[in-house]
Amino acid sequence: MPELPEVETVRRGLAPVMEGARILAVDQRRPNLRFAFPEDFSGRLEGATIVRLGRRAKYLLAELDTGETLVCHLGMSGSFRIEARDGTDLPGVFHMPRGKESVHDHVIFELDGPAGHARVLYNDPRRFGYMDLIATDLIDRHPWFSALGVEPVGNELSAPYLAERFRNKKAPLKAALLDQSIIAGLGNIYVCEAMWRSRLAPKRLAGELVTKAGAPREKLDRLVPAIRDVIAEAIEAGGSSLRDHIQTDGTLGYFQHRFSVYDREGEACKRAECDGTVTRIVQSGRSTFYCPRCQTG
DNA sequence: CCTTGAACCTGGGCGC
DNA sequence: TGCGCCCAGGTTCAAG
Repeated sequence: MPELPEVETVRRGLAPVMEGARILAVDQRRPNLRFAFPEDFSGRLEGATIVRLGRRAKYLLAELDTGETLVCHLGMSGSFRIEARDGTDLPGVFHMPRGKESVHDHVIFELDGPAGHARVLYNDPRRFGYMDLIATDLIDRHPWFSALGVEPVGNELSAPYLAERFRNKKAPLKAALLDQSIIAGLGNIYVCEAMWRSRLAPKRLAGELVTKAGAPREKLDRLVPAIRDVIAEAIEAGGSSLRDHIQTDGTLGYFQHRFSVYDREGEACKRAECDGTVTRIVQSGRSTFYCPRCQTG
């Protein structure tokens, strides 16, 4: 499911009930998701207090007062929802119909926090998500994190940085932008959208956005703000809600209505002066949506 | 290095 | 109504 804006939306929704909350109980309903849960998963969580709920790339990080951090990745179909004491869902973060049990509720956290008693449920039909407990001071050296690139929103993402990373790179731009070790948190939707915004061709080789001397070309200067803006706007909109993740209360996740190319195969290009048609191709086994008429840079 | 294809899973949509 | 096929927001691994 989730690219950075969706994970950030989940973080913001969970933070009010999780930050400062004590974990009363953890119901781990199966031995594994994508990977096996760590040894004594519930035992290491129960009794701990969540100091802070953070995010790095597409990872959710619940820092505990035990020196460990609960690390969650939502894979393709993972979601969290919050149930209040009376069993009804709170508005905010959920994708399931209100109050409905699911065989895909794999982990349930019982919390006692500033907002009172609440249950936080992790649901993941495809089980591509995963969780682990990692010593907080070792996270940066953990294999999942040590190679991650820069966050797309912030000062670290700059044309000179991308020029350095793209220089002499033979991979298509699409593949380079999905590479988490260059920019961390972009996924298929926002890569397509950023390339459309900057009028860049998905098949263009990443190295072609850089001069022989290693300086950013004008194409790269266009790309950087396109990435930053699309991610910032998507976070502002509460991310995108697709397919089984359609919001039921309409308060979150409406960026899908602002897609310019993603999932719009055969429809008209939205650029004012352009009469092109959005086309779908497959690159590295994944759909790329773009307008061949105006994305020629 | 780079690319492709497959693997991990379940479910929705579509054509017949 | 059912079946088979294709597709899906991610990551990782093998093989060419």
